[in-house]
Amino acid sequence: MKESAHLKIGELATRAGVSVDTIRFYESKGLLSASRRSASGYRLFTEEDLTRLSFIQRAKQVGFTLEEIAELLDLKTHPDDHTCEEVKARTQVKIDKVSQKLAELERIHRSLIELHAACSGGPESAGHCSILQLLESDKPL
Amino acid sequence: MKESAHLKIGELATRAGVSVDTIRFYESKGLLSASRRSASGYRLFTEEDLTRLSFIQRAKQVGFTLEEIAELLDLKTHPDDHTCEEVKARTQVKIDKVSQKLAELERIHRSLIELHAACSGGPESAGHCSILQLLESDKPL
DNA sequence: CTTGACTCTGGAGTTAACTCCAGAGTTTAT
DNA sequence: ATAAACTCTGGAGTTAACTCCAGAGTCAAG
Repeated sequence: MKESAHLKIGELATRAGVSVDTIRFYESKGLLSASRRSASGYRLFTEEDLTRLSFIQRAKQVGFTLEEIAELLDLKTHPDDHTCEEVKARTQVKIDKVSQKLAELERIHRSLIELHAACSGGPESAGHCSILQLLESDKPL
Repeated sequence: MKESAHLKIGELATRAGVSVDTIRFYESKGLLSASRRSASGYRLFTEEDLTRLSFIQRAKQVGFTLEEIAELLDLKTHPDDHTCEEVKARTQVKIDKVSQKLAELERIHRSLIELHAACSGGPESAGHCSILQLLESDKPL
């Protein structure tokens, strides 16, 4: 097993591609917390925090709020505080939400693909192809 | 061809499930615009604006900003201002972005499904199942 | 042992996306 | 024909998610 040294906030920020302010902000919101502090009070993070940060970035990208992300992460952070029953119920709620987002994204994806295909790509006006026409013809809203 | 009566802002808002303020706000941002005004200056919308509004809602849900949504809608609003070439290039950029979001969502979806399945659902502690464990074991970040 | 880069806390400032007035005109139901 | 409900504009206020700053302590290199 490899022993990863603790990371200071600047190193974690660089590796995760976020600012140190963002990390402190996430900490204040309970999305993240330094496993320990150095003698002089510096936050010390682990590789797991890096995973956590990239999860946060990805979840944000697909439209989750920090509060929702905190709920997702909480399933890990304090697993002993929850029963399996509760986790199962809460994950189901999230699964439904993600499924809905997936359906919406797939619909937008299809429309864009169709629009892309409908367009000849030539130098003429694009007056004949449009997203909304496709969305409109796609009855099931 | 069916002739749909014009909608006043309140009717449009109710049918789209948003507030009248939101509609005026979207108008100010160029995402929407009343096709015409009544003699007394009331905005008059059409069924198409309803489609437009629900497109905006769905795109927002999956993490697009209003600015990005405006770009998408612009492909329709002023199609004659763009060449097919340009539309093809711009849709490709959006398709790539949507594809990336889809991949991220699918990954989160899989993790949640696994977490849900791993959990017995009983009244015992859920200490043994967690999202991050699944994300971590899922090497390809 | 000092200088520059890094970290700390607490708080103010910013941007996006609304949301809520106020004051005035308009439409509709009774 | 008048009150209730709706609309208008312009502008202020709110929330989420940062971002920046001041003043002070810490660490690493020369």
